[in-house]
Amino acid sequence: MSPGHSELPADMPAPDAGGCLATREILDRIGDKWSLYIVAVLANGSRRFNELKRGIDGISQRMLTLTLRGLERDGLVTRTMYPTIPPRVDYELTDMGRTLLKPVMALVNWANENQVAIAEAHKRFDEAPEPDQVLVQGVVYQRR
Amino acid sequence: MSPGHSELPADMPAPDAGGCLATREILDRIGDKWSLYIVAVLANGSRRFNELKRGIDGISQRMLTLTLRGLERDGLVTRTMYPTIPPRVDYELTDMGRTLLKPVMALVNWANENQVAIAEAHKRFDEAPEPDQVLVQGVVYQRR
DNA sequence: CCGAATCCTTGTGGATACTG
DNA sequence: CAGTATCCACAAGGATTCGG
Repeated sequence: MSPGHSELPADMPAPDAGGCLATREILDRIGDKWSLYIVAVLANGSRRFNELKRGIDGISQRMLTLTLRGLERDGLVTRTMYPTIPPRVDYELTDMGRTLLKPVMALVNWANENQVAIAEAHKRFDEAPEPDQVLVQGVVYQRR
Repeated sequence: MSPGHSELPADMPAPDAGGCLATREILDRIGDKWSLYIVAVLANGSRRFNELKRGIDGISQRMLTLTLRGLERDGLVTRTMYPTIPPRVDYELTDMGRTLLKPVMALVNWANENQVAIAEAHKRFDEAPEPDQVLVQGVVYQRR
């Protein structure tokens, strides 16, 4: 059908290979519960701590702090602190943080485009405990 | 439907919005520990269970089974069972599964391109516990 | 060969209370 | 306002054993 050419998927040979570790790290970050929401909000410009908190429904103070620290550590977000009273801290995407937006949005768009297909696949899978049948050299076998 | 221009980060307003749920699902899948390795191996063509197990370093039988079930349920992978003796089961990417490769590879490439920058950011962050100083309207404040 | 079932350890994240 | 600190619940995942 389709193997032949297309893009080489020869990346990620094993969990301990070269660029694989970096991939795992960024995947863990974008795969975690809050990072992408934060990045999405910050994509619109710099925000204060409580602006983020209000803008991201359901996030706790703790997780907002932790996730922001992680993003800052990765160099995706800058933290600017103003020791005024009351204190004020601004968070902003770095240039690198902004470049992450493109590949991430490609994935988000994929998810949107395929969400019906996925939902249908779920339905099919969940409603088919029985019809697990199989075809071997032209002969149909039924599972027992 | 989907936003025409991909640069707009106006997606993902809140964890409970429309296409957001689908996004979260697929993100959880690609963010989990093994799915992408499996997809990467299957990108080269159909594989048997133990071929996958041998090809993915460190995966347990349990997690291979569970992750394959998840991918199958999402409609990303097909499972073909041959009730021979010994039994044989082949796994293969679906067409939808193959379309996922492109956006995922974009992300993998981003990770590879930025891995040094991220490592440097880590170094900077981890080695700077003290110099926490701040600039307010042209004036530098030192933390105490 | 392919997997289900069980046990157990660990990490992630929520709730709450407290500080400067 | 912008965090820490603590406690706790739950789910992910590893190891092992059993079964068709």
